[in-house]
Amino acid sequence: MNIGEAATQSGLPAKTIRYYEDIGLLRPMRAANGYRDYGVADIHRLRFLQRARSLGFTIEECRSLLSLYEDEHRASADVKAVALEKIGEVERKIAELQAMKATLTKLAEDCHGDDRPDCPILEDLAGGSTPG
Amino acid sequence: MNIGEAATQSGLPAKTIRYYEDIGLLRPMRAANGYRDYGVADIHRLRFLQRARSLGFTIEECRSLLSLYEDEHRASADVKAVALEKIGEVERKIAELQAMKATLTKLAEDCHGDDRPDCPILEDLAGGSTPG
DNA sequence: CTTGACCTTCCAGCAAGAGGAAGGTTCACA
DNA sequence: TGTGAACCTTCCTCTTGCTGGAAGGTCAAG
Repeated sequence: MNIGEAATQSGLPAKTIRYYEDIGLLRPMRAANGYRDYGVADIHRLRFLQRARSLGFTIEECRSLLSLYEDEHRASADVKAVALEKIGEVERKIAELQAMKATLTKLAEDCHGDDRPDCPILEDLAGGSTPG
Repeated sequence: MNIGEAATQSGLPAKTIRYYEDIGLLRPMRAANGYRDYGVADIHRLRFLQRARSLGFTIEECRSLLSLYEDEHRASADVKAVALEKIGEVERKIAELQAMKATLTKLAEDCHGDDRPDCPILEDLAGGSTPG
């Protein structure tokens, strides 16, 4: 199967699929004309990558997950550890964004938002100094 | 004041300060020896940038905010609009991360996490196919 | 006079691709 | 048989927001 079809099947852009090959995440066959030729296993890999990336795993984490996936003797605990670590990261990011949101919301609430020039948002950003 | 002191005063690494100059966010004087020489206004700008970046504004947004900051005739409504737009973005990111977290949590809960090889996390990533 | 802490410029690289140029291949249709 | 569209190929640059390092200039202390 050509890369266009692989893209359709996996939900990844062809550009991304070539990139994944570039960085060694898969190694499809080549047809006689030089075109990449994807088999069912390749599509599995690509879908795996698509799903893992959409869940926030980095490329390197995907690489680890793929080798766990292919190791028939892995312990499920090893996979779970990766997932739990990622959950922790996601939680930290959420907390950070919520703090940002709270600050921005407070600033926006304090700003009258009309055509007058005085603005508490800018004043806060400037650290309390007067505008220049 | 030298860049090291400016870094201390602004809370930004010297590297970052040079980078901000590179992309035209400030233009400090130069001392006779060629060293950058920061004044009080430069420090204000740098603190403004530090604060705005920490609130999630992109560099380009910071550039806009700086020109609003320096325009004495700006309308506070213009600043508020930028803030509200950013709040929306932050909310969207939070929602996305929460969805990730929910999925990851469910997968981790389903995984017994012992030394057996069968793992619902990998099965989900693979899209329901059996491991290879 | 040397040592060490500064400072300078420039060059390379990170994630994770996106965009595009220049060219080869294949397939359908006239 | 030709031709045009729709594929495919490689290679190169760009993105965001810095960070690290190399090679070298400057300055203050001992």
